[in-house]
Amino acid sequence: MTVRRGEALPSGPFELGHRSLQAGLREWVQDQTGHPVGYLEQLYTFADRDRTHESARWRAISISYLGLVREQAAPGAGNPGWHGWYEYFPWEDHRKGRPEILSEIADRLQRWAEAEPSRREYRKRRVEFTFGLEGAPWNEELVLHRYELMYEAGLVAEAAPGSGSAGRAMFADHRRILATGIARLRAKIKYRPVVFELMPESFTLLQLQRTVEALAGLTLHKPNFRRLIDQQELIEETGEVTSETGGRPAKLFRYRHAVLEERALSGSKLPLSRS
Amino acid sequence: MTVRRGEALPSGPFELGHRSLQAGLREWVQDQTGHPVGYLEQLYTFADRDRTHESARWRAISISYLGLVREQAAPGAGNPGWHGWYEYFPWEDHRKGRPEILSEIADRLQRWAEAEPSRREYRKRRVEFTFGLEGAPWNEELVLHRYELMYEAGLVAEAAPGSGSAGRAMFADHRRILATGIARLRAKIKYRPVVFELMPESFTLLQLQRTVEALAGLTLHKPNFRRLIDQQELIEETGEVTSETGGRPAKLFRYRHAVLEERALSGSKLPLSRS
DNA sequence: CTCGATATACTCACTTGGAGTATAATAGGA
DNA sequence: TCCTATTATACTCCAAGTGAGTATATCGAG
Repeated sequence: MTVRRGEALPSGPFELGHRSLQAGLREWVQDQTGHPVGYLEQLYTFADRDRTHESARWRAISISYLGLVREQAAPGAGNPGWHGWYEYFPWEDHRKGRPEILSEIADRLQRWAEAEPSRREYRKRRVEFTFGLEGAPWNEELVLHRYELMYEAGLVAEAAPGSGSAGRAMFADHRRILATGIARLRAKIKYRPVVFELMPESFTLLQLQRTVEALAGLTLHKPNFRRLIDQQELIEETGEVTSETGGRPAKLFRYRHAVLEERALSGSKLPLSRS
Repeated sequence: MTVRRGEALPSGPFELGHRSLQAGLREWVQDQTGHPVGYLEQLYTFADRDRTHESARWRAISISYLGLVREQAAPGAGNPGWHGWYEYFPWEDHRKGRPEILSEIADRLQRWAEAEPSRREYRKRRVEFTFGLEGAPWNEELVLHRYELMYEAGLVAEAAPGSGSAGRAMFADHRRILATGIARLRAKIKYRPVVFELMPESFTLLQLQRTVEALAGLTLHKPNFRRLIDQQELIEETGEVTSETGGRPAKLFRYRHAVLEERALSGSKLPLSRS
């Protein structure tokens, strides 16, 4: 959920009137986007000089949060609007196989690695590991590592305006914050039932799977996904079915609001499929 | 590593002269404890009104970090000294079985749960889950949850001065920050090779195991621990042995500074032993 | 030389997780 | 009416991972 036509994330100053950081944040997001925020989790606090204004008189400290809401129309004040995050990170979407843009990125990164003789080997291995090249597996959690590496190599507009850049840029370091959020969320869905913060009241198993796939940027193995889900006993049938999905009607499920949200998805990983 | 005779964590204000949050922190810790800090990781940013000064004129924002160093004598300015963290959290050390103090804590928590009729069931389940009662397994990562629950129930001196309290208290909310750090570290050792930040140049496998056990507050299964370690290929033999351990001399190992620190301990959990 | 203590190596059974296949129920078109 | 495409649901298989136990090796002390 963005403001300024997709150029920035909702944000605002922390003021004395705010009861807490979270409370202040909720107010700002509500004002700017018209959305009440449900799930909220602190991400990271930035205060690097080079990432903010160059003034020597004051210093911005940015405290970033990850929030989850259900999609809905949003008549807020700041020109809010929904944007899929792969618009900003097209190389992160592997649901339809390896995206083509990755080849170009890999080429440019490898040229960048070759460019400095002294750190060549280190850079090359870092590129290969981070982007899953040369037989290394693609690790969907390294979103921030990949962005930072591309920033270093001057492949994103925030670092090198004008140069042929990958993905849509954002205001200031908002894209970096977004990368942090995606990375955190991709890691978290593996051991905490946060997906349900994004789901409507009732849903089919495939809808749930498609949501997880959208987050992870990967396709999952259907039978194993189902096995995993009902092992956890986190959802229950509503008793109703829907035929809106085409084909055989699907059972509808709802989230069993677990007594303890802290309850972990005991050591479960995602059931990936390599195909 | 504490200052003020074990009553506080090293801390200091962030100033305009500091290049970054991390750089400022390093300076402060070095000054107060005489220690250079190696590994550093941001923990959490607090700005709750009730946890800081009650003034309406200004507001403290505390940005906490987790740092790891190797033990050594420390002639710093702030009366620095080493303290085992189980001095502050005696209920967290399960290396010699369930600590006795847990029975008392459990009793008092259960009385607290019973005290409020409307939320009784919820509180009881929360206590059982968080402290591993009534057949629920002990989850060593819930350090912060346990501390917060005890805070709520008035079992720690920070919340209720004078009342029979468990563990040694600290200045302001420093014990809460420490709990956050322990929780983070206990979670992290399972998928990142951070233990080696605490180890000397060369060490035996049992020394490594004892270190992990001290962090996790649990005993590990020796053969499985060794199997896990050499699967990861993170360490290599130095070629030397030591007989300082008593019994058969043990081989010495060193950490193979992996080309990429980001390299995960691919999905490894700790080899726990239930005995 | 025996015993206690520590170090190291191997085996076994059970669970988990990736992958594939089979069957059921609907809509739409030949 | 029947066939087919499409989606939903259920079951099996196998290899790798993991908890647990046992056996052997090498030192010091008495």
